Amino acid sequence: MIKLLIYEDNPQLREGLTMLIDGSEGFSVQAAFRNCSNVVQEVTTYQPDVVLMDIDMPDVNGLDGLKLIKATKPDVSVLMLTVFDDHQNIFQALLSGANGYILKKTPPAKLLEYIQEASTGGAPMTASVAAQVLRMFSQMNLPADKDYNLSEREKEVLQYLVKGYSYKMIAAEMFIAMDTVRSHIKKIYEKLHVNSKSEAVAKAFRDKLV
Amino acid sequence: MIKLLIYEDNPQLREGLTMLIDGSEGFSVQAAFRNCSNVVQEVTTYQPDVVLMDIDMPDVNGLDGLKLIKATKPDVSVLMLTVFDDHQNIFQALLSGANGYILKKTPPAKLLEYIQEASTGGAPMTASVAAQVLRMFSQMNLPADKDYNLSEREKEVLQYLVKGYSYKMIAAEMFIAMDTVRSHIKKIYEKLHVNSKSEAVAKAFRDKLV
DNA sequence: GACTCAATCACATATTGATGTGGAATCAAT
DNA sequence: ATTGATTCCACATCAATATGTGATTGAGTC
Repeated sequence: MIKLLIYEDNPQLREGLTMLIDGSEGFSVQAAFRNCSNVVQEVTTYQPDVVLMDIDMPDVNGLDGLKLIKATKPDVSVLMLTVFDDHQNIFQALLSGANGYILKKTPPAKLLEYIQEASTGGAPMTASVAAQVLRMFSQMNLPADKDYNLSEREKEVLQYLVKGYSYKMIAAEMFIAMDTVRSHIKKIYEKLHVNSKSEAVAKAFRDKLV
Repeated sequence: MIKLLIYEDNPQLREGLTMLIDGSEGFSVQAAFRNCSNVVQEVTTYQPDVVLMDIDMPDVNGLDGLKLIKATKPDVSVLMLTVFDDHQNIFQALLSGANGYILKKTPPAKLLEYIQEASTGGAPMTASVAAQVLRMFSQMNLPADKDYNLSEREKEVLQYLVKGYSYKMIAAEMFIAMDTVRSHIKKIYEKLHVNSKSEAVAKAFRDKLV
């Protein structure tokens, strides 16, 4: 038996969901609320397996509700259930640890299936949402994986530069003469095609050499 | 009619998939190959809607195949179909722009449904994979959103520092005296709690001030 | 009106960084 | 055995940066 809590401000939809889910074999809706004002207490009291969470609610919205739940009981599976499938909301929800993100237009049969999935550790997502998630991923800043053929020693020096060490300090750290540090740095500049410390540091970050 | 290409080195599975899919209403398997050696040419020739791509194949593996396809025809939907659901492979595949990631143990009916989804721009994922994707998301390094109360002018100066401009150049760019640049920079150092240009640049990157 | 603060400029000085030129030892590969 | 890359050190010079102290203006606040 999967125990659920529902958060949804629209009375019709709240009732509808409750009836649908509670009326189905293996599902039990413990309670349904119109906002997240007492979400922490409610989750603690009812110990649900899955929470259906609307995003757009008065007072405390669904994203905050999600964060509150995850902060207190991270094992509760939270399914975001909303009409919006825009980037911003999806991203926020997933960053806050949502276990799934499905749209309200999802047909009842699918919805029950999704809840089932969520309760067993899955991550149900409406297809359009999943597609957006993947797009975010591939647009994520990749390691870039440039190389520049820096020698080991040169990489070391670069690390110190990034840390803001002066030539003198680097020399001390590496047990070599300051002039040697200089020549390493000169070589680094050549290889990175830059001509100042700041540019080298910037490039190190951009190309994930650090 | 959804046109497919299949890449799978195991002969039994390759034949099985081909029979299953090609035998289903609305699906047409154009060809099936045992590796990705000629993937670019094949995709160009057959113009498939969806590609089923195994990961672990001899010579050119599925991840490379995926990259090759996405480099030449990014609109082709590529479904990774594999026995592995480990972090590394999933991550690599999604970064390379995979349109879905499903496990070989997926039942036939689901598989067809997934292909259908993929062809219409969806992103089908096995539940366990979706869960991992979400976990990666919530573990992603957030912008951190520190502020440091830099004034507008100070932010400008910092941008130039990151670009590797000298004080003189910044002064010229901003139509102010070099001494003014200096005092801005001094203020920036105070606010960022650093005491050199390199550290300021590094901090700017770390805290996504750039 | 007094006060704060960001932004502006000035002068002085010490430290650090960049550039140039040159040499030398080690080691792997040809 | 020579070449090439890497690592190392030295001396010299000029440019850039850091630090300190101090001052003016204008916008906004109390």
